[in-house]
Amino acid sequence: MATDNQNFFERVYAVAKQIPYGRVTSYGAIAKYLGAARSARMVGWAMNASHLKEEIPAHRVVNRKGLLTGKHHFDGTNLMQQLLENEGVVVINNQIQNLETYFWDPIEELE
DNA sequence: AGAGTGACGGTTG
DNA sequence: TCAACCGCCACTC
Repeated sequence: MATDNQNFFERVYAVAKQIPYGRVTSYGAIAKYLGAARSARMVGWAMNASHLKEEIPAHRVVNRKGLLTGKHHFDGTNLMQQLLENEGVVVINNQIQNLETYFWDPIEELE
């Protein structure tokens, strides 16, 4: 194990932790920032393991359509939506409204 | 070794 | 935006 994949996990976590309050980003954006734009799935996969780390605001990470595809992985059924709404993000039917308004791109913000 | 799976994304129609 | 298809990479059986 101690391979690069572990490093990959840490990179994803590092970016996820930097997501500001009330902001959201997409798996592809993180993947691209990490230099693995073709592996957006790997970001989701890494996020799946992130549930072990409470410090990872995975609820702020959605797919490019702003759809809460990962809400199924949370404890409740609409926990993810509740968390986002709690941060001021309008979510209807598992979909973020005005996504571009809340969207946070690590490439532009961090770079 | 081969096949199936997945918190995705881009392209095409 | 939606539907369908493909590519991508790591994991599991």
